[in-house]
Amino acid sequence: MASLTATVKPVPPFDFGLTAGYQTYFRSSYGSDSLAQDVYRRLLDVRGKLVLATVRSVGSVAAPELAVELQGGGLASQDAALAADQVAWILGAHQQLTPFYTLAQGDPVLSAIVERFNGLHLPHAASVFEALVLAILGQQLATNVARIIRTLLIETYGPCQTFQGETYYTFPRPESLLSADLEELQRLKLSRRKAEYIQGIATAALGEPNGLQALHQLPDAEVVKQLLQLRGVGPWTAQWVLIRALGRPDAFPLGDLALRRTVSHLYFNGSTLNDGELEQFSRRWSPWRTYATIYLFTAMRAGAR
DNA sequence: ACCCAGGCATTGG
DNA sequence: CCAATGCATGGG
Repeated sequence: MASLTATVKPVPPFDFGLTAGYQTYFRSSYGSDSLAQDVYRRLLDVRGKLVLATVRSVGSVAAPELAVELQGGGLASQDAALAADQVAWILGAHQQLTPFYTLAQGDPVLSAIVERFNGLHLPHAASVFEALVLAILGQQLATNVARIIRTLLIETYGPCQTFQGETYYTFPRPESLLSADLEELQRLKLSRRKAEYIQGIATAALGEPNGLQALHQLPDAEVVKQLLQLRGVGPWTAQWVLIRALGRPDAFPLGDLALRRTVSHLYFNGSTLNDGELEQFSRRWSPWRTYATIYLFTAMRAGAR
């Protein structure tokens, strides 16, 4: 089993524990991702080869540096380079937070939050397919219920490999989910409708020259227009894909119940806003509404209810 | 036994 | 064009 190392230098400020923790939902294991003893691990699917990435921080928030160990059968140096790029993408290492922090200075609520979570980058899904499936799976479900179903899906259909006695999974490939029976997916506690949606997404991922990854080339409005063609994808999911899969900085998931609650609580003393009012209010954070959303969610998860 | 939770599609007015 | 409803599960 070959093992290679690589270095990733994120754009400061970058808080490794906070960012990897966001990705694993501050749990030791979350589907294909794990974080324990300051070590983040993820099994990657690099052009069909399974590569385990083990990531440690060897720098600081102000001068960040990540040591990435890559293991896999028949691992060539170009595979390792691709894998390291995937790690950088997943951890949002290239994001420039400073302009957003500057904007946040003018917002008393947000300025306190960005100070508290200084260096939190927004993790990305490895693919548009993964982000879409996870978003649909989680629609309208409590996050802990969604986590159970997500884990079932990954451990049932995801490619896996064992390293040093530990088994790791990566996200299922579209082919695997497409060839599953609807009844089989329903046994994983998906509704029949969501099972159908997910197979539709898998079909889209396998189509075209580049499938859903082609969305990376399009502007936000065009991405949303195309995503809304897919059954199971509404405005909330489309915005979530802009955020989690495409790294667009100014998306805003209107209709998100938790977001509405958080904004109502933090800015309006609990009186609830409707979507129109929330959309209007969110303009104060443009062109960084994605980051505002993520930081507000993080504050909420940390207990700002 | 309810009701709700980080939505969406369908249906009926 | 807006309002109501079914869908899945698990926790309160």
